[in-house]
Amino acid sequence: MDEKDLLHELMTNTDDEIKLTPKQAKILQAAMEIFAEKGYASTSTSEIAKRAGVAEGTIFRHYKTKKELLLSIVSPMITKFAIPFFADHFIKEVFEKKENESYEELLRTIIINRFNFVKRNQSLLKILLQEISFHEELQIKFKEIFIGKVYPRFTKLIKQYTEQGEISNDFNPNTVIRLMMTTVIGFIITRFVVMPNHEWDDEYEIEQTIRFIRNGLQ
Amino acid sequence: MDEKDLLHELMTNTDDEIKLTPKQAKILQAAMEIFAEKGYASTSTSEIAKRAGVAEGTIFRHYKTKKELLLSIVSPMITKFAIPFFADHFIKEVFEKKENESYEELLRTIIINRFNFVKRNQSLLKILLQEISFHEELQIKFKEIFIGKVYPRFTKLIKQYTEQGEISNDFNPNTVIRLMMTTVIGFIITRFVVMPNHEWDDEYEIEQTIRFIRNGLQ
Amino acid sequence: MDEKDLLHELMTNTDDEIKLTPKQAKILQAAMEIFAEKGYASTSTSEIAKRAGVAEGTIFRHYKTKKELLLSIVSPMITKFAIPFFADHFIKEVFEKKENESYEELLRTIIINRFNFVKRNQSLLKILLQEISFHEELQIKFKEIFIGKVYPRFTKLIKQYTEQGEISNDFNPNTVIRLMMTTVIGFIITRFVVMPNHEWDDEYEIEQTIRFIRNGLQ
Amino acid sequence: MDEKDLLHELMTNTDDEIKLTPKQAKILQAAMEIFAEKGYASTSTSEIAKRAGVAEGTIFRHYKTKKELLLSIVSPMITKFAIPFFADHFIKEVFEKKENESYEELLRTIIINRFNFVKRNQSLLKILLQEISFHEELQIKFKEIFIGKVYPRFTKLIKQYTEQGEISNDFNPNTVIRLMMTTVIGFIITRFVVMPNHEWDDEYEIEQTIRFIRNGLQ
DNA sequence: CATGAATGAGGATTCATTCAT
DNA sequence: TATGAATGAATCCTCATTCAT
Repeated sequence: MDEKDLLHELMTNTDDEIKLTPKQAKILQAAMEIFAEKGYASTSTSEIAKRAGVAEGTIFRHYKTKKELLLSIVSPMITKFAIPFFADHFIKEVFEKKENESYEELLRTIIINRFNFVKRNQSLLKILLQEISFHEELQIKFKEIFIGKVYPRFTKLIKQYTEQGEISNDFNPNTVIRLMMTTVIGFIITRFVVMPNHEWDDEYEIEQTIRFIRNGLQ
Repeated sequence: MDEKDLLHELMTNTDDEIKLTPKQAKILQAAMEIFAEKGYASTSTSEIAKRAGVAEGTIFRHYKTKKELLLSIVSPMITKFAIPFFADHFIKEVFEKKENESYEELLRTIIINRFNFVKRNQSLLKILLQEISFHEELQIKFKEIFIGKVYPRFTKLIKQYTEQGEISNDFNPNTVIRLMMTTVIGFIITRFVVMPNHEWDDEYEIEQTIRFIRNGLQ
Repeated sequence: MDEKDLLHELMTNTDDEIKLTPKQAKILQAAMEIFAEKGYASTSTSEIAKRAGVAEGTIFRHYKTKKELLLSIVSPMITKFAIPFFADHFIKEVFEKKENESYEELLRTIIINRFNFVKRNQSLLKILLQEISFHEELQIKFKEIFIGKVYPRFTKLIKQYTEQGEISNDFNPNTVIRLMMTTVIGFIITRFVVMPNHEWDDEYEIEQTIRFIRNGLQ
Repeated sequence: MDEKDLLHELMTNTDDEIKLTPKQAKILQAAMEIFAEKGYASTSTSEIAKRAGVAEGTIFRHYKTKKELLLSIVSPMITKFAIPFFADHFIKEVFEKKENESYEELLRTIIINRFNFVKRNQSLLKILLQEISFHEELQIKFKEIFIGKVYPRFTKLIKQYTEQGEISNDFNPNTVIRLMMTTVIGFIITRFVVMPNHEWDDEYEIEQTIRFIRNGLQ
């Protein structure tokens, strides 16, 4: 699972969804690259067409507007990023190994899993971060996913681990979620967006991050 | 110190620096608001002029280009945000109370101080976060300040506290800095950018954040 | 040859070169007219678009900048005006009749030929004269053609006629060229630019001009 | 007479005309320079003000419009250039030496005199040539001077020399005037506008030009 | 008399989108 | 289906001119 980047995935999903045509794929790929480089508003459809090797009109045959093109790139990213946190079949897949895993092990699995996901989709993360402030549709989708699905599941988990004494009950569960998520997401953003060219010892940083969270919440 | 927002500060500096004219102030204020709302690239100079109540030409009399307007808004933000971390006279002002302060107390002072700074300059932070990816000038300034000034000072402090045993020496100092900063900045961004309308118990969150960092680094 | 004006020529070249589209032709025609009337700098692209009956954007689809539009109008004029003076196949065409023509006859052929050329391209000449001072590209092209191609050929001819005794060898060849050219070009400019509305007896003026040069150089 | 350039002359005329203030002189000087370099339409009043070292408003205190500034620079040029050809007291001054001068000597005096005039006022000539097509006021003034004053005088002179046999009466007097003027003016323009940087042997060229005209008209 | 900030109309150019082929 | 020429509104910016100081 998850060995392909999102775009590649979109192209080859054959379950019963519609495959992307090769031209569509090229358009999405080109748009993604340029959006990440210069931002949505500063990217012209003509530039996308040129990089994709299609006529400008072709873009609008597949996507009614430039904005629809953006959304069809970024929307799936929101879902896919959050899926392991709420979709049962994914959760099982991710966490299949042990039943009563320690929460440190859970944390490790999550971090490594999402780390690799972002590694494969760095451009998408950049675009998501940059554009979410300006497009209500993205904000709505984000809230739907996070508040509606991820958050309740997390709350349950946190409470469970608090009861088991692995997390200090001095902390409000919401605060725990906040601290965990900013630490994990902050790490990933630092690693892939802020300083992608720094020489990172990924394994080391991941382990220290886990330790920091584990100790921090005690 | 720091009771005014950056804009107000720029306008009233009277030491012997140049004050902003009222029109200039209105332009900056308007630009800041709209940039924060819709992003730099999606903001038109005519809209800025309208909101500022000046003619469009007036903007270009004060700022040669739209980009210069952006930079004159965002550049000071970078410096001002970082100043307490490197300018001696600020450091003394901020940390004057005790000589051999515990690092928890230091952390508290820093967080509260920067928390209040951002509280007064939320729009500027939004703009900075959104635009820094797209404007090399901002990246350069950022590196200059953070790598050149803040980072060395932090490294020294971290090493000192590590020697004193307050921070575990299992951690690489760079990793310590990373974990501290993402936690603090992550908190501030969550508080003011991601969920500004959530009902926050600021004092509580600050204390828990401090505790999280203190424990996390042990 | 040369019965069409330059614009018409550009439009109908079918050898295997690219034809101008009708819209492009209309744009060129309109631009040429207005540039000649009011000068390049005082002509707005919106006015050109209006006269050409196209949208303003259409101009920029065909010519990246206003200046490129100017150059694509004026540049060919430089070459075409000078071509009979250096391109062998033109020279033959122009001077085919007699082998050892007297230089008076040569002069007559040249004057009549260029006279008719300018008659068909009066606007272009006006634009060329007005704009060449301000656009380096035109000056470079001009030097390339005149110094590189026309001048050497002329020098050879002059020397030849001087040896044959038809031109006094009291004159420096450069001075001969200068006197001939200012007289011919001066006539053409007076005829078509300075006083185009005067009632001219063209044949008479041409003959007198030839006589003036012939006698003048003896 | 005529040792100063036009501008200097305008500044110091004290007969009973109004002197230019120093600021006015600086404005005229600056305007003249930049108009010659880049053309009237491409010159901004702010640039003139900067080069003149005055405020932009000051220009408009002295010249109601930018165009008035142009005219006050170029208009006198037309008159001054033509004056020796029609103003009695100048004619006497110029031609004082001999009563029944040969027309070759007359030609020499005129050419040298106007040559030196233009030498001192090259920028003005450039501006005049470039702008006369676009400003009716200049054309009117030109016609007034040339058709009204210079032309009749010239006609008389030509007729006189034709009667004396110095000019062949095969030539129509108008044609004679045309040939003489294009040769003289063509020389001056070539010398000062087309190839000002060429190494000229002025005396030689003047003598050859005179010879060319004298022989040409026989 | 001189200044220069302010104006707003107008300029060249870009761009998302449409539509005939 | 794919194209790309055409569009015209919108953009950033310039500039001659005005006017309060």
